[in-house]
Amino acid sequence: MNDVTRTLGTRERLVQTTSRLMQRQGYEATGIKQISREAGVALSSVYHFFPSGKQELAVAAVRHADREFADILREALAGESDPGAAMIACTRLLATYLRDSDWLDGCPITATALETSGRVPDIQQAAREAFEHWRSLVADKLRRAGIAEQDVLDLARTAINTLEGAELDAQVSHSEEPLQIAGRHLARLINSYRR
Amino acid sequence: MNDVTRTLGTRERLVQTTSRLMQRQGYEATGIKQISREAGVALSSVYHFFPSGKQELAVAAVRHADREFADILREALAGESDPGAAMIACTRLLATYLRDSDWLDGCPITATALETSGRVPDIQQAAREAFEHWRSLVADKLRRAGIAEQDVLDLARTAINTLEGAELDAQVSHSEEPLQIAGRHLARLINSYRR
DNA sequence: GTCTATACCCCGATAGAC
DNA sequence: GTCTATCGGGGTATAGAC
Repeated sequence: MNDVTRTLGTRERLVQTTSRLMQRQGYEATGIKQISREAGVALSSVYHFFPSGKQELAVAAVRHADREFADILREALAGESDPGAAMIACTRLLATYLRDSDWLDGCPITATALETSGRVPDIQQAAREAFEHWRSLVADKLRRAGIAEQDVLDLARTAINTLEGAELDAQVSHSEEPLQIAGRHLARLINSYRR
Repeated sequence: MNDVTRTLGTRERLVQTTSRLMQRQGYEATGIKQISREAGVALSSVYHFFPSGKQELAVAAVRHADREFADILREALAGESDPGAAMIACTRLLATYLRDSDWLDGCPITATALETSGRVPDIQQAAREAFEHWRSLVADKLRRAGIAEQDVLDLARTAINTLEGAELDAQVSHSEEPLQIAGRHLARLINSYRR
């Protein structure tokens, strides 16, 4: 039990706990019993709120992580007017989360998405929607900064993907450097498209 | 049983089968029994060759994937003299593997590395070494193409990381487009560093 | 909605004959 | 080195009282 245990409703606690555990361990290694224990919820209650079990709970957790990271990303992007500087701000934020969690808290959905690839369509769909959502936030930022419309979607896609790859590298390397480098390179790439 | 079953020694068959299964399912979802069955090897033989069990086998599988992908990468890079064109050749190759496997065969070690993050140091170490190895191949290519030494290592790092992120996106999206876009952007970024 | 108890299955790992 | 058999535990999921 932690502070989350007391302030939220049972369903919310389950989703949030599942999201955090799957971020760190992935889908298969995260058990329903572990979730119910850490959320301070009876096992039977899990099946009360999510009758079809683990997959349904995982989908809710991925959607939760989608919204949560979107909020973080939106705020980081809004803090800088220049879009290149905004990407660097994003890498700083990701690096901080990683370091402060002893290199455990990377992208909240990547492990789950990869493990269930081709096997659990509902989870795949939720992951697809999350990436699409995050891309759209970067695209908005680029558009408002005056990047030509024909470049916006492609740049946003590479920006999110480079963040994903650099975050994975940082997590495995226990180093903020891959993210710092990615920030500089993304800023340079975006600047090369400015008119 | 498949063709791999007959042409290789028992140990090699185990490692190769494990590598393929963990590429698609990750570490936790891949069971020792499944491995021994698909490799056509008795369960007890797994423990004969890998006395300390699943973790030891997984480390060997990650090292195998390291060497295997390094061979592929080296060949793709050697096929083009221009380093930007070489990166585009890499994205084409990754896209082909993904499409031809129904979007199942992405990076052979990412899922395993993420799932065991902070929990299985031996696997983490093997994954770290693999990424480092792949980066060094790209760095060689950039160096030979005359990129300034102070830019080589950083560019190689972002190149591998962007490939990783774009491959993840392609796998989740069931589309070659993220990789095509990444190839174009990486070529542009590298060209901006040419002297 | 939450409690306790449990069915049923598959996991990693091992034993001992051959 | 490979065979069959099995152990102990934990997995998901369910039943039925309250």
